[in-house]
Amino acid sequence: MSKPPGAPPAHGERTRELIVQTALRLFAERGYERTTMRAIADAAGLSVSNAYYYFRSKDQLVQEFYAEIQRRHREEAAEALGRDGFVDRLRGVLHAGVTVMAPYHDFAGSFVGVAINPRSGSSPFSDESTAAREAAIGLFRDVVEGAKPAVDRQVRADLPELLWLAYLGVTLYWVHDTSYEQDRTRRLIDLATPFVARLIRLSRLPGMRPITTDLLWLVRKVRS
Amino acid sequence: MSKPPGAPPAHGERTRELIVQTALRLFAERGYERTTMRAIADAAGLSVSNAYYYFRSKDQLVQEFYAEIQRRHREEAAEALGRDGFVDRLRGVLHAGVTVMAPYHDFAGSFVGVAINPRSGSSPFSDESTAAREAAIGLFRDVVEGAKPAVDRQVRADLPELLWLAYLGVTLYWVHDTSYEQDRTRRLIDLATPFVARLIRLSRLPGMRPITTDLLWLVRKVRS
DNA sequence: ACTGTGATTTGAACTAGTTCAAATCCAGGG
DNA sequence: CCCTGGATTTGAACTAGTTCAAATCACAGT
Repeated sequence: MSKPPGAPPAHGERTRELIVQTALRLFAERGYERTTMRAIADAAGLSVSNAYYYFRSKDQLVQEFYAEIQRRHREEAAEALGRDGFVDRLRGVLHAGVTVMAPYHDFAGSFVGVAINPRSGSSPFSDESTAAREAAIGLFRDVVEGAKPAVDRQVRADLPELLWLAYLGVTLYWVHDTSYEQDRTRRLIDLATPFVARLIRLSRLPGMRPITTDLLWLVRKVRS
Repeated sequence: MSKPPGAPPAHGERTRELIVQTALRLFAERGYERTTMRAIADAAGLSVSNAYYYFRSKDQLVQEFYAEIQRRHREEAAEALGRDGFVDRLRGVLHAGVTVMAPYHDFAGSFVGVAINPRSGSSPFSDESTAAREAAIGLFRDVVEGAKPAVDRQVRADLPELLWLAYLGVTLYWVHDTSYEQDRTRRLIDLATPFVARLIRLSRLPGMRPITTDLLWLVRKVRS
């Protein structure tokens, strides 16, 4: 799959990286649509068709973008994952996500439009992005597993994936959020996080058990 | 805004309608991407630039598509809205939506991709589609208002919008549903509908009141 | 140094959405 | 009938993503 770590990167590898970095910079500077493949190639100092030698399409550059964001998200979330309480951890991770995406807000809509398409390969549900998806869900697994006091065992297994789905929802909300510096999304996170925690706690109450069980059953049933 | 009803449609009006019908037919036949503006113009017997005289962009044809689907949805939902129970009404309306969208499933992803983009104007949240959105929410208002026994007053006001959001969620699920004839989406509807009803009923229990209130408060707060 | 081979690189061409300035059409007023 | 102004219609051109066949390069083996 990859070279022994520490080996100097092959020429092709460096060119590839150069293209990604150039693309990301231009995306942030002028947005997605207005960054043409020709502009990327020019800025990177090579020909358009050469860029296409490394990336099948412009969409695939978007996938690289996701991968990069993902890396930064984990980095930015590290601090929050050092805390104890479930709510603090979840809130921190969600805010970290919004923070790393912030520079791209103006045109993130184009990305989401690409990503939502089931055929696009950069869809978070597609086979191609299995790795990225696992990584993202892993982040929320960390949120759940590391919480003290521990999260109810009944929901622990399914919670990471549900939280990841919720995070996709937050992203969708964020994309449409036109408030100053996306403050509304920040507020949504602050308000919804303790609410989620409360629901989880509630699910333990005797009267709620059957409902929780049913919901989890529904989730599992519907997942495949 | 419009002519007196019954007046014979102007020439421009007929041309416009011809383009929409042709486009919809080709969309269903070959999908969105593979239906070129040139093909639409050819099939309708006019020049490409003439089509652009009536529609600012290909995206705008997608908006016409939504409007048409919306009309058919209401038509298809009529029967379900003749029933009494809330669950039956809601389930019927959701199934009706899936039914009218079915012929377009293979390439609906492209449409959703266009629609999810906040700038695109065909986003369900955009100003341009206020009318369509109101109509869609209206459908769910009918679901709620006409139910017997009546839905709890506490949630009645906000429920239509929430159900519409849930419907968008179902649509998203449907778009990604690769099961035969989208059976999984059908199942999701069948399973989730009574669950929603149960939650609403639960919200009346004394212990739940504060949570319900909080949730509705959150919804209102976050909406603007 | 020389050559064959696979990895890179490139210019030119193709496709499809979009724009534009120049016709063309058409109805109402003279 | 002719003229005029607005509504339609059009061919040609522009842009941007993508493809392709033909160089060019780099290096392993001779």
